[in-house]
Amino acid sequence: MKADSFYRDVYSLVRLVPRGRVVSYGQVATALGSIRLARAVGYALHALPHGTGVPWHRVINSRGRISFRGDDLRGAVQEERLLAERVEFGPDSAVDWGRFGWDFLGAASCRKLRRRPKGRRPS
DNA sequence: ATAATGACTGGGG
DNA sequence: ACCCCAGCCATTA
Repeated sequence: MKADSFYRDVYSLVRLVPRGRVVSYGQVATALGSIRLARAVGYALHALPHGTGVPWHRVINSRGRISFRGDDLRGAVQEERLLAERVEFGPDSAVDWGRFGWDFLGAASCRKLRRRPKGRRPS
């Protein structure tokens, strides 16, 4: 990889997503400055090398579904990993944002304020 | 410098 | 819910 400043930011943010929670490309993009960066965020994750420890599988599309164009294999891997973290998929293969979604801004604020998004546990 | 390529999104049909 | 389309933008060729 070459110009990693953008990648680095994406990876840093994705690394913050806790186990059992998911975020959308758009959320990451917004945290980076603009929703318009969503597509670029996807590009960055696509370029993610192995063994980085970045929980890439916790990033899904705004519709709550795994977003792979054509590559079913990776999609299956992602779903496996999420299921392993107790993330549930509805009948339409979409996750419930209310239960598993994680809010970057809210989390950041809560962290600074030392508060927690109470009553927000899956299961 | 220009053109093509996505792990995207929101809006419309 | 599903499919399609026009914007978007960092990265590549």
